Amino acid sequence: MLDPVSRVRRFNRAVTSAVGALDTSFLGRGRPLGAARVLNAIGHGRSDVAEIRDYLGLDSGLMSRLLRSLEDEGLVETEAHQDDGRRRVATLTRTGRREFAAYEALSNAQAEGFLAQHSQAEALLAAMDLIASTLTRQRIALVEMEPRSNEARYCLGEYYAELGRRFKQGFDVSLSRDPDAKDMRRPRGSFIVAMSDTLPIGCVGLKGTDHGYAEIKRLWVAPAARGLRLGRRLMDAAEDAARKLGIALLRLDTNSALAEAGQLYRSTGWHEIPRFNDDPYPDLFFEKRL
Amino acid sequence: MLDPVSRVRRFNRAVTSAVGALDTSFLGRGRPLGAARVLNAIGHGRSDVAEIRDYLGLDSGLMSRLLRSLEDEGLVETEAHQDDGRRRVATLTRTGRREFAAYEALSNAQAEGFLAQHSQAEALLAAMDLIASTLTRQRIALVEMEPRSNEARYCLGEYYAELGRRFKQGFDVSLSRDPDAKDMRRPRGSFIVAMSDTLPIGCVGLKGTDHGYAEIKRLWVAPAARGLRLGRRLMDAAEDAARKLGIALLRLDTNSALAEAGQLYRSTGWHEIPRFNDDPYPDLFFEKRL
DNA sequence: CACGATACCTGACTAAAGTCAGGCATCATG
DNA sequence: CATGATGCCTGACTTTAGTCAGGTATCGTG
Repeated sequence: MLDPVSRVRRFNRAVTSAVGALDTSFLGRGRPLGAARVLNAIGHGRSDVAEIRDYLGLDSGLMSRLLRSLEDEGLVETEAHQDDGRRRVATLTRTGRREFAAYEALSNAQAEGFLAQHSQAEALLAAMDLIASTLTRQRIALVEMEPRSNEARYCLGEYYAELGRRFKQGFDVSLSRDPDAKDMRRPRGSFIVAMSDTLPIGCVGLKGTDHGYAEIKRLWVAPAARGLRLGRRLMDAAEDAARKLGIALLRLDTNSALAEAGQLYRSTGWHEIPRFNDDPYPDLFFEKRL
Repeated sequence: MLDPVSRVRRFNRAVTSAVGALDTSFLGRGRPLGAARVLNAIGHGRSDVAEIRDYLGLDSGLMSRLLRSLEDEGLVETEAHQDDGRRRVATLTRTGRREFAAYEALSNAQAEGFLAQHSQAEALLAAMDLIASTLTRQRIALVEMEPRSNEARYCLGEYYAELGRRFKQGFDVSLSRDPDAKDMRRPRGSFIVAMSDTLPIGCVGLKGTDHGYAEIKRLWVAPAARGLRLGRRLMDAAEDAARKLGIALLRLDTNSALAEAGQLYRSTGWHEIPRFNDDPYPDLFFEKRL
């Protein structure tokens, strides 16, 4: 009764029998599912028709008809794309925005209702994050981002908080060598964020220096995304970025308290070198030639 | 981007867009979803036509047609109910059982594949258990069971294992006063298991004594079911059982390391009393008059 | 500016799911 | 044993989703 497979299948049963209950917000407003999905996709900022079609996995003919029906309802308007007259762009009308808001309210109410069932909401949320990340694993996108963007700053904040928890002496950014944003921006470096849907779940920085090498900084993977080998993917992406920038030598520093990171480095071609900076936190130093 | 509601909604999106992927076993054998669901319901032991209809939420006309199509395929046979000629009972033919086994194999393979995606399967499973329990919360059944049943023994095993982890000195059943099974069986006592679907997720024992009171023993809630206020439900059920057996006074012993249990007792009408036994593990003793 | 590629649209079709009214045995009850 | 209720079945219908083969306007390229 308790082998892993039957546990997974129990979860599947629970979820499939509850998908209705999980998110019936697409129903309940007298509109077929397909049309509701398109309306909500537009409401969430997807305007390009091809993009919506792709996101929802719809046939081009079907997509066309769904758009027409939303237009007939007066919820959506389409116009030609600015740069390319073949492409079409859909936007919500005023009525459409109202209708979208109604869907959002329904969906939020439902989510709150679900959370209220449980007295330890944080544990429930963590479990949901973990499963969502696993399910959408194929769709985790590594995106180069401005190091001062909201997403990047969120990741860094979580990263610092985690160091604070894991280092015996805590962690104070101001004591560490906080990399300058411009060193993690082209052409000197790069900053890459792993996005699952709209949620940042990991990051890595490539920091240019003037000493003939670049440094890997701020490698972080959200707790809910651990086990998906995302750290490795982020490192690969950082190395790719370095190659593209013509960087031949990489260095990084880390702390032996972060065991899984050290293990990752060792297993991917990095080798330990002597200390190469005076940052107080790291006690392990690595190098890799590309 | 990180408020609880949007995390729940992210989970919903991930799950709904993956339900297909979660369990496509219903597809892939060249049979429409409806027919496959009926076949699998019968395979899982639901034979009464009305029961299947109810379980799957089908219209009686549609159900009839689906059954006919399965009969035409030679997978299912129906006959009149023994006691009521109006009702019909469906059973799988030999071919039907083979086909059902194929669906089961697909479903198992898919579950295994999903687990393989993740390098920390245990964390993933724990998260799935937690969510499945929350989703099926309304359907958690408290069932009086034989204390030597598989379900009861599984719960007790988990309970002892948890005590071993939480007591500094560990836990050895043989040193504790292990209640005799016959004391937790009518008419002297009771043993109640909380079942979610087919999974035991909690238990409590009511142990009769010859000293004018009964004891509450072995209150346990699976980690995946914590936060659902199941401990309270189990205690209520145990007290109900005691009342029905004419027991007017309850006692229990516990350990201060189990803080949440102590809190539960204090908040539900129990009050602390002096030690009433010489068991080495407990250090807190409670009594409640019914 | 010819030409193939691209983005979207339309018409014609199918499959699946579901609804509804009515019909026929069978059952429980007075 | 007449009568209404129950359980299932059948026929006729609708809605939704989806497929596929063209068709038209626009784009990028030589």
